[in-house]
Amino acid sequence: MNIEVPLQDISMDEFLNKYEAKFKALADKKRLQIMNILTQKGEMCVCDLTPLMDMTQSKLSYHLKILLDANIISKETRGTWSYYQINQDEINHLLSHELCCVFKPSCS
Amino acid sequence: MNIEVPLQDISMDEFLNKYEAKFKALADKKRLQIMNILTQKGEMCVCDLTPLMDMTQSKLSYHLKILLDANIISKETRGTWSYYQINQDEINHLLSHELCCVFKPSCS
DNA sequence: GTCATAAATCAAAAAAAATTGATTTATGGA
DNA sequence: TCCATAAATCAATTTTTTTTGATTTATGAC
Repeated sequence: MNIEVPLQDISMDEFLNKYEAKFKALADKKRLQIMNILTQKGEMCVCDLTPLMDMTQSKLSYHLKILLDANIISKETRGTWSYYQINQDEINHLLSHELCCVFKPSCS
Repeated sequence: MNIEVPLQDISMDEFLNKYEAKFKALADKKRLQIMNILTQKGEMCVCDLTPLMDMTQSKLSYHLKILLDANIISKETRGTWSYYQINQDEINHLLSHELCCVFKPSCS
């Protein structure tokens, strides 16, 4: 009852799953806008991001979670506030150098 | 009745629209798989891609069109056949060097 | 012309993702 | 403790995307 699949294919399958999730996270204008703001302003809390993005808090939390789950941004909670920022390493491994300054902070 | 918007914001808006469309095209496992096959095999027609992808012709055409509309692949029709290939320039401007060989053909 | 094949398109159904408004959880201050 | 604020989560709805199967268009062979 064993179904054999070459190792190569399994790892390619996992690879594709991983990148599908990352590109899905990037595939939304509002999320790209969030990333652009975080790129420009650095660390921000949800309450400061809400008026800038002009969306309800629950909607913003939803989109932040998608970016967070894809490891594109990271979160640090201090007190009642959650501070989000771009996960620079991840973005550098994913996007071309041309996307510097728009979605990639402090790149030369 | 004129609503003035700073030029900066208009171009950022267009920029975000453009990249949203490109990342949407990448945000699907089957389409990433198509890209991987085209990366490895170079130019391919739909009829040769169909058995490799194990999908119906209409479904494959649908996904190819999404990649084509996003300028990620290009098409050349010869006779009754349509040959598709990765649009290398586009991919180089979009993705990091790390994605070489998986989604980016003939990169050093 | 007819026939066979290649590929695109269409409309309906199904599935997935986003939005909404309400609720919950958590922290800190009075 | 009670209250206010921050942020996450939930369930229902809406919107978007994908899938399906059929149809259409186009090309070349006979």
